[in-house]
Amino acid sequence: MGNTNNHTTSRNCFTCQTRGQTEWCVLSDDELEMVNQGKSCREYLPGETIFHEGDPCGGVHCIEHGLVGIRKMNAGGDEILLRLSHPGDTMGYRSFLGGDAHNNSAEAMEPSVICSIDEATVRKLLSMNPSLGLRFLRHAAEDLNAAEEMALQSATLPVRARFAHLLLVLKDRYGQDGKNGEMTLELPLSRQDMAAMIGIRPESMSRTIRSFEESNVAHFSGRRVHVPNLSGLLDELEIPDGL
Amino acid sequence: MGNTNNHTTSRNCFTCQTRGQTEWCVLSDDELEMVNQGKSCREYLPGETIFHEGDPCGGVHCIEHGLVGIRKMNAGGDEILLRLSHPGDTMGYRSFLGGDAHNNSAEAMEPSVICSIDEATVRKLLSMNPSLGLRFLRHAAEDLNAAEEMALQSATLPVRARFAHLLLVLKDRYGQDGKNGEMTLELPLSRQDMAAMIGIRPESMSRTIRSFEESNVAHFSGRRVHVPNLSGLLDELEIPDGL
DNA sequence: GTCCCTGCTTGATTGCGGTCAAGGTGCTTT
DNA sequence: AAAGCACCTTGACCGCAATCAAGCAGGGAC
Repeated sequence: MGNTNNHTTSRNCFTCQTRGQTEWCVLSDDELEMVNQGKSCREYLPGETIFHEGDPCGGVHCIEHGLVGIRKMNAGGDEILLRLSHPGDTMGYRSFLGGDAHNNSAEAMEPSVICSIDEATVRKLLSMNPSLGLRFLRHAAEDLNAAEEMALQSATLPVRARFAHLLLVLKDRYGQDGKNGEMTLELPLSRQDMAAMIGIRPESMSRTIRSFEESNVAHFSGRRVHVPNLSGLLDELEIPDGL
Repeated sequence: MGNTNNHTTSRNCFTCQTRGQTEWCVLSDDELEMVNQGKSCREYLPGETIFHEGDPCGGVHCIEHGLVGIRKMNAGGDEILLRLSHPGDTMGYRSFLGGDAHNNSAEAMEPSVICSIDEATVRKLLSMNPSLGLRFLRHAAEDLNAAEEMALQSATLPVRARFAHLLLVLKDRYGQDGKNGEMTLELPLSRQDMAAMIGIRPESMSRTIRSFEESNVAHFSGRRVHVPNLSGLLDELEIPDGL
């Protein structure tokens, strides 16, 4: 805020704040310079689409700043929000590797700066520096974990439990612990996006929130969530009756 | 059948029939010889567990022969069948890379021969031959695709559509096309395993099957499925009313 | 100001799939 | 042959979440 705006400006990878946390941190200075040359950066406003499901995939996209939602929809038009991607995350590397079209879409959820690195450059880097591939592999492994966990949950747990789980996951990045198990969240998501994350309708999200209010599990005002006692949330995960 | 049985015999990677289709096909002869030394093989009977969720992960497992189901269960004891793994597939590479415990379990669904390759050998190979890592990366990418697809479906589609989709997926490997859109499947799965693949109860699977019979979408006898017309199956995918 | 639009909430109703309970079938064991 | 045991099917019932419909709250355009 209060800063000058850069549109389509060329950013510098060497001074990129997220560099230490990304897969690209394994690159040498020479290699990083290649990225610098081969990339193009752009700003996106909330709601703008970075790539669509089905688009040809001509490279990978690295988030310098902001927040991006990865969405996927089925033939009937129903959409779910698969995950959130943060500064330092690289998107689209998977379709890129398989040579496929994108199989999900990416949309800016906050004002974001995205650097796109073209295909030739990435291929060259992958062959030059094997560590880069291993870094991507580890990243893919984590995503796979999360996706399988999600599949399990939406198949077996009721909505209350799934929502409690979501809040606990979001806590890692957006939560702030208080004393005595208190916790406060400042979410980057609208209600309907939360609904899309656990695969339910906005109406059901609304009812679940009210239900959490009534049982004093969590209190919601706007995008701020207050959890009086973490153990209350944890209890929700184990509802499916005493095994 | 009618063959001699090998228990814990040492198999030879050079003559392994699946070699051409695996990630290991990128290895040189010297490297393959390392695998040969560093591995140990075992037979498993149907129902036997190869590794459990939570087990420490001391290497990777390669399927030489047979069929393996990858399962995952939640705290309440509900279990889903995430995917089937076939000869040539390597299992457990993901937990291996992250240094985590296994986060799902693997169980033989047919008599199977599994070769386990110890940690030190795999790490050495990964650093010697960068292509190996990229192969695993591509494999992970495919699994991720499937997992996200599954998450989307179980969140948005009714049981009939999910089951139809499952049959269509199984068609690729177990189906045989006839004339006029006819199709026959010889499934390797029990009904309850099919139920576990789409995250429903056996009773619901039973009812869905009957419903398919009644509407002449597919006919089931034991593990054999006959589909009189593929388009009937395809129609099921688009139920969620005309958008 | 009014209008419109999007996001959110609430209520009434429905129906899908889970649960519980009771058989049936085929295979192995003894 | 009888018993035991998976696996599967069927019926009756119920509850959760989707659906349909209406209304509210906030924000921007004009």
